[in-house]
Amino acid sequence: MTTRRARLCCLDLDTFFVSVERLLDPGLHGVAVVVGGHKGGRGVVTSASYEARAFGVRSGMSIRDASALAPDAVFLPGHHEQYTSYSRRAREIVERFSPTVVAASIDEQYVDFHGCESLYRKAEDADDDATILRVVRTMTKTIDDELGLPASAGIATSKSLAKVACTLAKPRGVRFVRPGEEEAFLAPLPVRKLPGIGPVSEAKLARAGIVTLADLARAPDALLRPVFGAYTAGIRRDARGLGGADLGRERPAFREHDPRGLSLGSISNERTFAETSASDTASILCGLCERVCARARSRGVRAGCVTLRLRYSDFETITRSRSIAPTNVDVEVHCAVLALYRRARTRRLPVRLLGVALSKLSLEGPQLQLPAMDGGARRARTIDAVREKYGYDALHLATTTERSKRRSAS
DNA sequence: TCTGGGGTCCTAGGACCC
DNA sequence: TCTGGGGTCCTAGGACCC
Repeated sequence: MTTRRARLCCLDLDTFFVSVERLLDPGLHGVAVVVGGHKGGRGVVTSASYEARAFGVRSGMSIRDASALAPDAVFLPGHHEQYTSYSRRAREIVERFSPTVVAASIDEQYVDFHGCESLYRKAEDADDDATILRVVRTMTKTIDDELGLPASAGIATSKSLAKVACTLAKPRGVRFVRPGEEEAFLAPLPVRKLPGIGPVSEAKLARAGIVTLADLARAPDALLRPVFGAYTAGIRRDARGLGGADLGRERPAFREHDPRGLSLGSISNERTFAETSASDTASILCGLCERVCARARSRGVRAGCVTLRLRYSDFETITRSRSIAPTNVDVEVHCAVLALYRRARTRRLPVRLLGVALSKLSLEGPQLQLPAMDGGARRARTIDAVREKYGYDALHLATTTERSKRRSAS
């Protein structure tokens, strides 16, 4: 039997968006910063500095609530291109320390150090665990020194546990959970700390008297099955710190292509509106179709299924989807979306959100020469070429531009 | 916690085929 | 014509994550 070693590392950039904003504007250091929108405006908090958290601001909270809690905070809509760029640079640093890195999101990565001990061993290290701990500390310090981004890390025997350890290590901390100490480490924590348990499961568990991870680890299967379904066994393993040591797979958005032949994921775009003017829905849908199709073409995939998402002002949310002949051509997707919209829009209530998603993605295969394409595909490629040169908004389908004209006229 | 936007994965019912 | 069961795909909804 092989002994479990704590060699999986979860690395998370602390208050990532806020940290990047502080690099762009050093005057933001030491003050309460909230990223997600203008003060008092719509939207939700995507990142809050510790100074803002002191007032009770949390990510996911509406900007309006955050404005009430921390009226003197600096509110910023954010610079997403910058976040992407810094995320990539952080990853490049992590890859210097281990070849096995999986990005879980823009600010979170998992690193496998199995087999790296001899590479980094130093005489001063008490044992291999000490070696790995030292290397991870060096790694987070390098990210801070070179990019100016604070980071935290958790090191453990499983992915799930490394994640929990990382959360507890924040900010600017590194937490190492030794093999054998997993269950004791997790036992007193509230169930909500475990990845995969959200507010709904937390409430259901509480009703069954399950509050801590120790409770969860002991709970009979019959109690957990209705809450977690197929996840039951995995959740219980994770609650005892005995989860798997595999890193999971890279999110499709962070993958160049799909070497393992697994699902290519999905591509979606949605918009929530302040005021809902029904006359605009056609052009909004058109714009959404254009966007997802442009992304599909740039990723070299076609969609075999299109989904429309519609949310009424009372928050009732409806999805309608349809399988289609694989395509990434705007007009074909738009046509399917309009049919779905007619099916979905049964109530008179104002609409607050519209979304379009592409799924059942497949690789395009060898690129067709322009003359061999049909009209729609040819037009789409030409539009891509113009946008490549002059920017995304250089060209839109007629329905989309009419709306922006009307808006700028009013 | 009156709630954005990008995703992943699971469930469950019905259609359809053999 | 009726019956049953299994497999698979499609569709809609929902929980969760960052």
